[in-house]
Amino acid sequence: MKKKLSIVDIANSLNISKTTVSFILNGRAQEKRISEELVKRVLEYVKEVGYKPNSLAKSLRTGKSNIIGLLVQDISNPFFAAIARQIEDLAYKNGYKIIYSSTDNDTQKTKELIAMFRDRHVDGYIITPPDGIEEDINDLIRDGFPVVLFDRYLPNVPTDYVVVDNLFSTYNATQYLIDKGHKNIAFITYSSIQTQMIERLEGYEKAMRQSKLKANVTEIDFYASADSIVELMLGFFQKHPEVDAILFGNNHLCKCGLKATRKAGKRVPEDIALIAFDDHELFELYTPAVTAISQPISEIADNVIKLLMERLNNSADEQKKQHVTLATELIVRDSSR
Amino acid sequence: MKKKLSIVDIANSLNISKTTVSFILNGRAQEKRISEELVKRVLEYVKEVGYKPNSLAKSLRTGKSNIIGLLVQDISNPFFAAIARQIEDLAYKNGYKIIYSSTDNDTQKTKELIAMFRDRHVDGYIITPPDGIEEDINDLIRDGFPVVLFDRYLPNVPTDYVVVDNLFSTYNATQYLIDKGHKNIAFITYSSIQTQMIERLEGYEKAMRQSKLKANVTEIDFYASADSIVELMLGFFQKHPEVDAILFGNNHLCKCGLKATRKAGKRVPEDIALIAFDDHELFELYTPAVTAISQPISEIADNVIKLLMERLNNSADEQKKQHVTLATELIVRDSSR
DNA sequence: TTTATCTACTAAACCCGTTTAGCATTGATA
DNA sequence: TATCAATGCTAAACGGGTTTAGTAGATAAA
Repeated sequence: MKKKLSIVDIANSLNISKTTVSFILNGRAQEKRISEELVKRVLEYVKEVGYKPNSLAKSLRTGKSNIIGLLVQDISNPFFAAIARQIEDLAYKNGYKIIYSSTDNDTQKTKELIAMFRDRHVDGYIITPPDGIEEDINDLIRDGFPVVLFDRYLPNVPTDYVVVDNLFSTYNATQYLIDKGHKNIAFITYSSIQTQMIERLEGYEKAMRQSKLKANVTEIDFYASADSIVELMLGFFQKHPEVDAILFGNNHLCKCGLKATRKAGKRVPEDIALIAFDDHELFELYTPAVTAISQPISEIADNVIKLLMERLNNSADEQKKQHVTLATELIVRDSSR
Repeated sequence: MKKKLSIVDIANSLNISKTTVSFILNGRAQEKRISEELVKRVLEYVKEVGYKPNSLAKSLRTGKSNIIGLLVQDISNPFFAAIARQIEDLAYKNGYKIIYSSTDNDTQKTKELIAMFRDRHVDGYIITPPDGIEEDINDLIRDGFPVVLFDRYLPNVPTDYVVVDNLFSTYNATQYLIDKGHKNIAFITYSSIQTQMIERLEGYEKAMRQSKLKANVTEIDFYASADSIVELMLGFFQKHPEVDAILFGNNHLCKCGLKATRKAGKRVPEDIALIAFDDHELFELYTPAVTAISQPISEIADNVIKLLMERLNNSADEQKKQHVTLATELIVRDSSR
């Protein structure tokens, strides 16, 4: 292994001080009145020998790592994978690398991950926060780290976030089902105090209330296995034969719902109409194709990075936090016609 | 922001030298004959004030970053997302963090990413290598970095890798179709010189040859869009009405194949049987459910991490590279009955 | 002629750990 | 009583950059 060159090697080879080399490489030559001739000589030599500054040493001194910590709920969920993918691309374009991890919605794990990220001196944080993490995130903010939340937010945490209009999305989807003549519309969701889930519930309830229909809400434990969710839904069908449409709180629940309707021998949409929150490749290909509330993945990623970059460049007002709410799209397919 | 404590602060508070603190915190107290009483005092104080060593400074001095660079083809592909997820978990359990990125099978991008990882001083690399990256990876190996490849390998690169038995997998799947009485079995794959794709082709050809059946192979450009692949397949159906079964080279091609059969009005499996390489949630839920060659995701991740950890701990024979080949499972579903 | 200012650089401190080399002190051995 | 080893700890160097404070020499202003 050929030994890596250091800035001292460069300085010695050119018989100048390493300070000068550092200034030149950091574009501070003019400011520091280094002659153009020397600047040229140094840059040429550096290029010739392929010298690259040690980024650890740089980080140690400057306190900046050019790394962004990304905490998503679950990288193997296609929705989060797609967003992570976009965020990654955009971050690289802005000269930042990503360290990522999945929280599993596990508060303790998330606490440890945040501690690990701090330890690694990441410059900024992008997080889909689980419950109970308010304090840790407030600590980050208090200590001056840029934090952008997405998918959901924390009411008591003053920071930037990017979410979608969950309330209107489910309101609109429910209203669509009502307009189609459905009367017994159920909402199956996770039992969760996270903002996005609460708003989805509220949107559904609002539409039902406005049409004087009786709401029918089932809340499922977040940590329930897919199999047990299917069982639960089969029981639901038995108990509620009158239900003629279901709105699901997220894509995973809808997937379980598809298995359950199939097992129960229910015809979709003749016996029961279905709508999912979050679109998914599966929903497009499934027979019948499943109507879904589609979130604008690219826009979410764009806005997350934009907000974070503004903070990192200090171009955003320190006090004023930005809250971006994006629209979703109801993609109507066969499961609700 | 409360100032972060440094090792000097700890040493001063306890009126001892920072060397002693360092030895104690790194578990070298016995070796360095630090008295048990002092060890206890230091550990208690450190815990009390919550001191955490600056990992950058540590990395700078020791040359170890405790970061693993993970390069997958595409993190938004469920197969890679699932493996990345497992690798991440296992890496954390071993005290390592992951920096990841998607290569898009793009050689230039991958070169840049490897350079970036080197710059970040990652301790080891896990890579699904694209074509043309042999030299860069050989450089890594020459310079002493542990590198583990997976999903495919590079014949001219002497390093550890974890793959599945691609040849047997497609041989077996093809044989299964032959046993079912199919005579005109097509193989639709990507045009690729990557080992996994070549072996999948060979397995198919071997089975066809053994049964004296005529092979029918279509190679599709890797960068073709989903829509154009569907178009291409529709053309294929027109040109080859005799084909009564298709084996797909990967999950994405099969997804396109499902769209195409549907558009062409072909009944599955009556008109045409289908088998995918890589299982996928969709294949289980699709009507009819799709037969798939399932890769052992957990085992792949386990083995990748195991090999890498052996290298990182120097417990592996420097010269002898390990090649792990895992079995797949043919999950028979309705699409091929 | 003296003082001030500018130009073109540089020495040394600093970031925060780890590691090397070594120094008192005590007890044991010759 | 001199020599040696073990004990318990530490000063200083090091890793590789950035930043602060400053210097020597040339020119301009008073």
